[in-house]
Amino acid sequence: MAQSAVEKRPGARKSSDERRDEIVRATLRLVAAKGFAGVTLREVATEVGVVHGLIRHYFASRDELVAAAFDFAVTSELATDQQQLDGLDPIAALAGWLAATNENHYHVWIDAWSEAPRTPALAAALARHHDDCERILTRVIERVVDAGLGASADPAADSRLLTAVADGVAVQHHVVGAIDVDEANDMVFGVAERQLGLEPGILARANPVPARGQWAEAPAR
Amino acid sequence: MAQSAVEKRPGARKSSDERRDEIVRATLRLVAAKGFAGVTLREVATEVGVVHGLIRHYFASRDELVAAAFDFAVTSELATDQQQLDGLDPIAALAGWLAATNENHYHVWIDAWSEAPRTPALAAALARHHDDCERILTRVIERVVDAGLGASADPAADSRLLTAVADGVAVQHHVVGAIDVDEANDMVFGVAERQLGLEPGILARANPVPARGQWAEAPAR
DNA sequence: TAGCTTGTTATCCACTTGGACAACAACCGG
DNA sequence: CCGGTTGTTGTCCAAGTGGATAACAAGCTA
Repeated sequence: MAQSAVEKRPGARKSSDERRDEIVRATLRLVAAKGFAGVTLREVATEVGVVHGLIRHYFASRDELVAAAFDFAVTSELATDQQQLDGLDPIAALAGWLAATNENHYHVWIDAWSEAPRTPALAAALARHHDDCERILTRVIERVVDAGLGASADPAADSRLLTAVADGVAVQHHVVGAIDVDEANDMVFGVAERQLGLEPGILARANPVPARGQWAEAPAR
Repeated sequence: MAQSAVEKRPGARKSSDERRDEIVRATLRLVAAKGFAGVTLREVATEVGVVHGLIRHYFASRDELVAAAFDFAVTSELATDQQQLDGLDPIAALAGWLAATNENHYHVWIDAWSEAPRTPALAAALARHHDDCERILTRVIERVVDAGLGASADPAADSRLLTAVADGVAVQHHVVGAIDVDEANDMVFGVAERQLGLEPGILARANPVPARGQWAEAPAR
């Protein structure tokens, strides 16, 4: 009669919020692996360990589920990131923000780019997130300038530029496999140092821990 | 009895090569609109104006069709580009290569990035294409250096860097909509000029015509 | 013109998908 | 302990998918 600590008896219930969160996280995991268009209600259900009808109980439609998953990714990313950066000196913050992130993280983003033109809700969320990221990076650049460590004629424009470089480098690293993680960081750091007039090599020496994408567990290996 | 110039009578046949090409181009058009995973044999058939069984007559499977479509995009892109660049002076060639391309072109590429991790054949084609692009741009950079107009310690590395910048900027322009086409070009040209020690503004003044993506018709508007 | 090749059509099939729904069972307030 | 709320299941459905196949018809060659 002794049942295992992890109860499996039929009918065992979880609180609404708990289950919702579980479903969203599972969805996001599958999105990273199969893309927004590739996730299936049944796959999500299997991943969570429930019947696919239950997903419908929490989300009125597949679209709503996917939107919730992306929203979760965006929100939780910015929440942790902002907090993390505030505790660092400007150079470490800049290096952390620009450092290459893990694979799952970027797979979700690249998939979002690919899906956005067909999914207005996703495009809107993406644009919002992009603005938030630009704001955060702009603030970091301003801190660097204020500390007298570098210069920027237009911090917001430099923020957009560095974001573009980081994204493009991430594609070459994660998707094409043309460069490894060290080269990726070198490229981004190099542009940032030249653009902001920083001492060459200062960003790499900051020995950065990636500040973005903490919600995505490291890839399976 | 007079039939229109464009024959529509049942059973009218096209040559094998002609039809194949027609199908591949239609597929590519749909890929730009719906992504690699989103194209359906029936949609392709409708776009071409035939029955979906006919697609199977030319391509053994959906995967084979999609692979052929991507292969066509890659091949025809490089064929026209290489030719076009050889006729230009180094600065114009560099500017043309880096200039923002049309939307359809980049949608296909972004979709390929998103699909590559799940589709080995696509990943391989993408990597090959990336190498070819790197080689072409490297050669252009070398021509710039040889002409005494700029400097590069490592033309191949600079080629990878500029490719990354162009890709990242394209995402911000086409997907996020955060910048317009002029800003996009300014950002890429600016990095290129600084990286290669060119006279500032020389690339924009080259009044470049985009050298890439000629296979994709301009977006519908 | 006869006959073969092959481009083309029209159906059929097994399967998966998102969604709907009724029955069940755990929890909670009375 | 009772009754309603709600998390959960199992099952059904229509629509759409990729693929298979047989019949048809256009064009070529003999």
